[in-house]
Amino acid sequence: MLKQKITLKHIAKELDVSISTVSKALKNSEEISRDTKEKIQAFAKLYNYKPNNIAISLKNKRTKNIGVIIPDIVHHFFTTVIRGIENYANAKGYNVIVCLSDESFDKEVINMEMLANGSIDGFIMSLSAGTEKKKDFNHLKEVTEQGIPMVLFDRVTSEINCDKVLIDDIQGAYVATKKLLDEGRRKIALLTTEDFFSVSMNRNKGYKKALKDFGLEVNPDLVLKLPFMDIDEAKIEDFLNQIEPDAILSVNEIFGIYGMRVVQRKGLNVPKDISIIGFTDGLLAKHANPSITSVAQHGELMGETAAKMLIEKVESENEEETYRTEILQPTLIERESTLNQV
Amino acid sequence: MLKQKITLKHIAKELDVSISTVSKALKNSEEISRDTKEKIQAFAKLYNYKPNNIAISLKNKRTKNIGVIIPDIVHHFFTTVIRGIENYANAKGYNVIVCLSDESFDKEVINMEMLANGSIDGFIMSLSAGTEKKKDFNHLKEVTEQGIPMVLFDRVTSEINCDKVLIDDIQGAYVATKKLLDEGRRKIALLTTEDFFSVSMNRNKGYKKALKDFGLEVNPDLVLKLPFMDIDEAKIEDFLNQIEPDAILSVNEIFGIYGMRVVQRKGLNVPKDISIIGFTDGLLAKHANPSITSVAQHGELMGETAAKMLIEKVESENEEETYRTEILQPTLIERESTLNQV
DNA sequence: TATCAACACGAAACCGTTTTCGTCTTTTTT
DNA sequence: AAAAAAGACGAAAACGGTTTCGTGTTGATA
Repeated sequence: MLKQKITLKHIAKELDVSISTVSKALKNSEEISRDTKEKIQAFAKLYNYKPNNIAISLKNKRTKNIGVIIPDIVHHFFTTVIRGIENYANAKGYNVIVCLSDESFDKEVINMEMLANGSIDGFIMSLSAGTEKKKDFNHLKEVTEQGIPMVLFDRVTSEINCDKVLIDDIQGAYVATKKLLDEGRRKIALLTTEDFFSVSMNRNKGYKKALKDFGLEVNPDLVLKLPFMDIDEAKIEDFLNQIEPDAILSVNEIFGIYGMRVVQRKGLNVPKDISIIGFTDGLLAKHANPSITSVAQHGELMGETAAKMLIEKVESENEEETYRTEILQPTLIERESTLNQV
Repeated sequence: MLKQKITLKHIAKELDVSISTVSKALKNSEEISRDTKEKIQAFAKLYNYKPNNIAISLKNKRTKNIGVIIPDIVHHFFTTVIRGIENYANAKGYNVIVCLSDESFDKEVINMEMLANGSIDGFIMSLSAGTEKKKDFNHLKEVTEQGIPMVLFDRVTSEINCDKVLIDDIQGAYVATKKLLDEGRRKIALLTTEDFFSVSMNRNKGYKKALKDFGLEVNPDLVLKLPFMDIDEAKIEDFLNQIEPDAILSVNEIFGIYGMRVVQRKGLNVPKDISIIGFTDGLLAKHANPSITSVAQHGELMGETAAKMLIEKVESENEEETYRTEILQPTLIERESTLNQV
């Protein structure tokens, strides 16, 4: 019933020529005569011959696959990055193998090992929370030492020498905070995560810098650090009830949504009584009511950039070890949760 | 600088034995003596030997990769399905290669061809809008005829004989509509997509069936068909202004969000004045204000089921062509956008 | 001591390509 | 007409493993 996949060997036997001749004929080699080429090509087309990718990979030591390891896929930002990677990679003839670390160090290691044994030509990845917490980067080190190209994005580490692409988180938080200050807000709450996330740390920095530049003291009471999973809405509520801020800056999308819910329940009007800005310009921010002003991280561009950097490395002949760090500029998308500038 | 990947050949040469001996020793074969095995295993561990996946794939004609082709990744439902697939597949030692068709027939074909030449052991896919519109399934037919296992999920077609997993969309819409009727709603607007989507058609059926079972006439004026991309909010607004429904059923998440926005802007209270139920229990519905009652499609379970069915086929010896269609039951998640049942 | 297992290992085929290097015709050159 | 040069093709190695089937050495058996 099933049409067996046809190989060079089959064609060779059927047409009574050698395998080498078939291979060359299909590549239109000058070595083979017109007649023979036409005969072979016609036969191949008829039987829908397609070379076996695995065999080619083995021969060329090139798989045309790129491995992507991300902490989570149910997260709009990562999802847009993947789309960017796919866009660029597919256009260049590469497949994308996606692995989820699920924020776990162990899964990240396992996934890397699965892929590092020939399955892929290079890695694009963002560190799991577990890895950032543990600060153990040996699996990355091993891979890069084997000469497998790697691009780190968003959640990166300075411990590893490789290409990186990230957004200017300090600047993003700075601009957002400044926007709130310019509106006249003075009591700006910061909803952030625990310290080990490189991105959160930078966003905290930007927040503080803006306050200082504005001549304001940084009040640690205005900062709430939340675990990134299993958000405790009551905790947010207590916090906001206690400090009664006139603005909220959130280092991600979801904390901002929760914050808005809490203050709306209290009867406050957003943005009249309180302004809200979140990081990550995702669907939640866009479709919330009121829609939330956000710092866009340009995930798709990030993905494309990462893929471009990786494929350049993969396809470059020279082994020179020079690594670039591309820093993307964030954009503040103004929506309904902040006061309109005039 | 870079540690070259070590192969059986290297070990063999270094330890002055044959490649076969090394291979057997590393598989703990009884053929090889204790001493030799220990020596070889120690050496392999020391130099961190890992077999090359590509070579093994070529030999075994098994890649341990499964190909997933979906229309869009920036879509919570597909994202949860991928997570489910990853979960199951990874546990079974499989990698997941994700390709995006971007709702385009051509891209779907290209992606399938890229993967069908040895890169994967089987496909899991959901049809692109382009394919459903064009009703051309030859690329699927070719692949299945080659004996490559395939599982279709959510957006399926009866034209192809293969395993399928979908949710009972008729039932989902039926239950949702019934819930609205039970609340006392009688003028239920349906926000749906153009007809060629198999899922939308079934949801429309469920909606109509519930109305009929309740003794109500189906009023075509209450149904708005929207293109699935580039949503025109003004169109929704006109529609809702004209018919002034007391409930809205949306075949997806986003139309529901838009609908709620429109009626809220009109000053209506959800759910006091109007109830809203949407399909696809995603983040938007969950975090909207009020949160939206939704028909959950259990994407993660769907992904796991699909992966399980596929891997069973891939690993089964017998070539019997029997195909199953697994139908998952949807669940109505009651939230704030509908009236509480007592 | 001749015979025969058991033991421990190696040679070689194979998976499906690509590619280098012959080799045998046929044609061109002198 | 002999030598050189194309022309057209095949053999074989290589990629990195697995596996079947020898084969040479031991020790036990008769």
